[in-house]
Amino acid sequence: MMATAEIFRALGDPIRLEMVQRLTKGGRCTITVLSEGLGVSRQGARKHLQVLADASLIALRPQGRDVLVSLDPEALLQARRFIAELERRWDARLEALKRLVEE
Amino acid sequence: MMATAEIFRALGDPIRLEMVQRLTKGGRCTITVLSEGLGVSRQGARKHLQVLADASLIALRPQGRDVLVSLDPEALLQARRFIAELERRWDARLEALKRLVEE
DNA sequence: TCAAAATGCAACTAGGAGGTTGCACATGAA
DNA sequence: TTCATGTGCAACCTCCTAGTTGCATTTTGA
Repeated sequence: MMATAEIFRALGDPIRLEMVQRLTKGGRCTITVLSEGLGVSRQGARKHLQVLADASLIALRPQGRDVLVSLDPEALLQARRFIAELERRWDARLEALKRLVEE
Repeated sequence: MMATAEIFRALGDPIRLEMVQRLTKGGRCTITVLSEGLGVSRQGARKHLQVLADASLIALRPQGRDVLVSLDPEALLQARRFIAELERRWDARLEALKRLVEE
């Protein structure tokens, strides 16, 4: 799948969105901590984390008994840029239409 | 589902992403035109359009025999703002960490 | 008027997503 | 050592998604 679509897809779930939000607030933490209070089992949460990792939104780094989860802001940046580019093209189109009408 | 997650989810598919891109380039057009060259049937494409419409990314406006598809940039704006806010919080966290180290 | 075009609706299918549970395994702490 | 903790792996289930096809309906244009 197109990399950008995969990023959006990964963000397109309330649980995963919550996980990303927690990471922007609290920085890195373990899988277990990040999985608490989401309404799903640890294994369920783990699958969501894998989706985020596959989309490069997070990094999973084993450290001893734990696995540290950390945000990778690069994917967020890519998503934001993509949307900004869409908006830019849309605005340009509207401008062109406006000029056409005024002539 | 959280509205923002629904927007991301709608964008999280290569076909739907392509549709949105076409709309930012070409402005409004009919369902049939927008469904061409995507590798799926018209009905398949129609379902994708419904997903985009449910997320308020596009508007479907019947006009005579046709249905005009038009982009709703408000949902794009919402998505972009959401990501920007995540980035802002992430940066703030890094800054706080940095200050902590320097003290 | 009549045919073609654009669309809607419904039924059906295959596959993947999201969820669970159970168990094994490595690691850290008492 | 011993036991609790944090993870991983695998099997399984259910439901939604993405896709199809067939047919009916409305509108346009010749």
